[in-house]
Amino acid sequence: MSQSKRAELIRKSLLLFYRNGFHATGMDLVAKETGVSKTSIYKHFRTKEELILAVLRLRDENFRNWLYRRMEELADTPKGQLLSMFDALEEWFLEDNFQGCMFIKASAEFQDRDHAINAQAYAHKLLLADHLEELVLQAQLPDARNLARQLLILKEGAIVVAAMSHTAASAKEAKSIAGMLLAA
Amino acid sequence: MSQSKRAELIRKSLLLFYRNGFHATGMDLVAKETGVSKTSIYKHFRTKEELILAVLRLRDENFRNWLYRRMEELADTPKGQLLSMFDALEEWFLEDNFQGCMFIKASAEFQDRDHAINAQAYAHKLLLADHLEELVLQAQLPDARNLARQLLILKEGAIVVAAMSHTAASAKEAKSIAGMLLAA
DNA sequence: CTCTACATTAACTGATCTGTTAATATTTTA
DNA sequence: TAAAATATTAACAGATCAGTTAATGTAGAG
Repeated sequence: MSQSKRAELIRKSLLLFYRNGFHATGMDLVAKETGVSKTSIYKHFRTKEELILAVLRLRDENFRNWLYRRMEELADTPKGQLLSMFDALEEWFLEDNFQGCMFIKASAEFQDRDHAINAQAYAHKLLLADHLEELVLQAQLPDARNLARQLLILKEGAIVVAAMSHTAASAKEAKSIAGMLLAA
Repeated sequence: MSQSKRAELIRKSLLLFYRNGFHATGMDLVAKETGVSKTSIYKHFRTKEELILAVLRLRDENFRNWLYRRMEELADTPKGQLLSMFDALEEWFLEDNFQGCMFIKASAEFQDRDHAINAQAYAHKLLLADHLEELVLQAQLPDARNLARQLLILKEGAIVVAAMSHTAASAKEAKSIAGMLLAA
């Protein structure tokens, strides 16, 4: 399988898992929708779990790249970028195919903390927290670690509420809290 | 089936779904673990979905009752009760069997907004938001609706971070934000 | 005690699950 | 062009999925 076909398989699998859930999406459907035969899929991924892990790796890369870039585009100071994270989130919430955070959902479906999928989902959140902490440090705000964690709580809360309410209002509501936090 | 056996069935099913997830928990396992034959289960619940809905009704009742009572026990002013919600959450996070919010997980596994399970999960969050708004009003704080939604965002964010990180720290982190919100 | 109503067991649908096997293309390389 | 490596199809495991059927057991009421 060529590199590009493999990438396409992962990309299309991502959409299926994101839309339908992990357990609810069978490998027969993956084969049918990606156009790659099940035999070929299992030649490159030993198990469904390995395919899911590859999907999560792609999602992690895509999402963080997009978010970090968007934050930089929307503001040019570290503090401004932290605030504009919520503007970027709002754009995401307003997308037609917004279905919540794939990592929260992966963690919800694979709850065993020893499970590779659970661990990888959490790793994504740790990378986000690290990035936020770095920006907080650049903004020369006190208590960087704690502040970064608080911003992460706001982000996750806004995502969950947006996904469950099918509205984007939580982005602005979280942003105004973040404004208070960063002003202090 | 007696009323008590039916309640026991729902109670035990709740634990199974909470621990293993909805799709990942088969009805054969439910029958085995509850000690109620599959035939009997299907005499009282036409589908697995109806059983899940009954489980979510129980969870909604149990969880909100517990949370509201605990908030009242921990503080005697409306503002104090809003703050102590996060102390109650911390107690929950520290329980051995804490596995995140069942409604967030139900919403994640049944994403279709027209699905009864998704609607019921969201209804739980609306009831919580209403209760928070009422307390905010009693505390005579301005912008009650908006403030209640912000507190809900903090609550959901704290739960997600606690579940994914397997720690309870997010409770205090969220509480300190809530303290700022309510002081303003 | 007998009839009735309900509960239970266990086997059984037919579909779907993850993953495999064997034979048949198709492509890549020499 | 010939040989080697890879991809495909399609059928097949064996398990499990939600849900049903039919026969058996067991209770309470008359």
